[in-house]
Amino acid sequence: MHKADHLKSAGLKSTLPRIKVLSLFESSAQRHMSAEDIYKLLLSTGDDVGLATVYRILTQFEQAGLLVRHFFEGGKSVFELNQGKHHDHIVCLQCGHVEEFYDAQIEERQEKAATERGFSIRDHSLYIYADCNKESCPHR
Amino acid sequence: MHKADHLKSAGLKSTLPRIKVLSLFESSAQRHMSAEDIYKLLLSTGDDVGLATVYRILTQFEQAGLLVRHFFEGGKSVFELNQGKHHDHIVCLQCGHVEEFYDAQIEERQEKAATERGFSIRDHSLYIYADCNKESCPHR
DNA sequence: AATGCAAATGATAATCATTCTCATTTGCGA
DNA sequence: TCGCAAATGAGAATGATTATCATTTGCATT
Repeated sequence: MHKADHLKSAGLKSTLPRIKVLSLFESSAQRHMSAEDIYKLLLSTGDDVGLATVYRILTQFEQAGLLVRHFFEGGKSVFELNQGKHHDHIVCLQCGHVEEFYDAQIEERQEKAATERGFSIRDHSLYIYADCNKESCPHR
Repeated sequence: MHKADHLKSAGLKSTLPRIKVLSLFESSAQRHMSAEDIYKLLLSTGDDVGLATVYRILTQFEQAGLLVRHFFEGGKSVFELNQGKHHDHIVCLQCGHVEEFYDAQIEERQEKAATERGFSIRDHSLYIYADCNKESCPHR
């Protein structure tokens, strides 16, 4: 029962819906999923969890540090497993494919930009929107 | 009537609501405004414009290149006059104060990150969320 | 300046994502 | 096994934005 322990160590009671959502993130092909995505995936496997519960769980997981929330263009929140290391994202505008990257120099310059202006950085988000140019990309 | 010409050269018919919205952006103290902000500002000066019309105009202005749209955290769109030169933003999480900055090195590294992965950049957005630490900041 | 009509507007309904409410169920310690 | 606080589910409510459609307006043409 490592899943239950995983939740408990995050300060969350081990309930069926929470285990299902966590399992989904650990097993799903797509790392980045919205509440709607998760809701529908669970429905499709018969593991019904109410939509409101999905939203609640995602927020709790985010606060517990298990998930990271992203605001991609389009206005909906997207989540991914928190694997500890911060990274930014390149999103394909054609097929939605997401790739992650990390650039120490960019991080550094951001810190500089903020402190130069007297700000204390709390968080930051960098999204590159592009065309992935892959053959697998349905558009083009 | 330079305002009317400004609109016409952008391919937009010169109407009263559009002129009011454009004027507001050119004269307002805050560069970054949401649809709601604009709607209320216009109401307060007696220049009534329907909320739906404000939304329509903002989208049109964005498409015409007169305005730039931003998706700050919180889910609502914020617009600013397009002054030609790209820049990124630091947003104060406490008071909402926004400052702009531009870092050539960051831009460069982004381009690199994308091309290295075979992507063609179309657009990108970088937001730094921070505490502004100013005395004028109501929170703290 | 008066006319005509496509484009624009305004009021309101509709939609989308998300949160809230509250009655019912469940995890888990005593 | 019991009891109860915490969690869940269904659906209502909210906030931002878009769609609908009848009315008004900009503007090119008489």
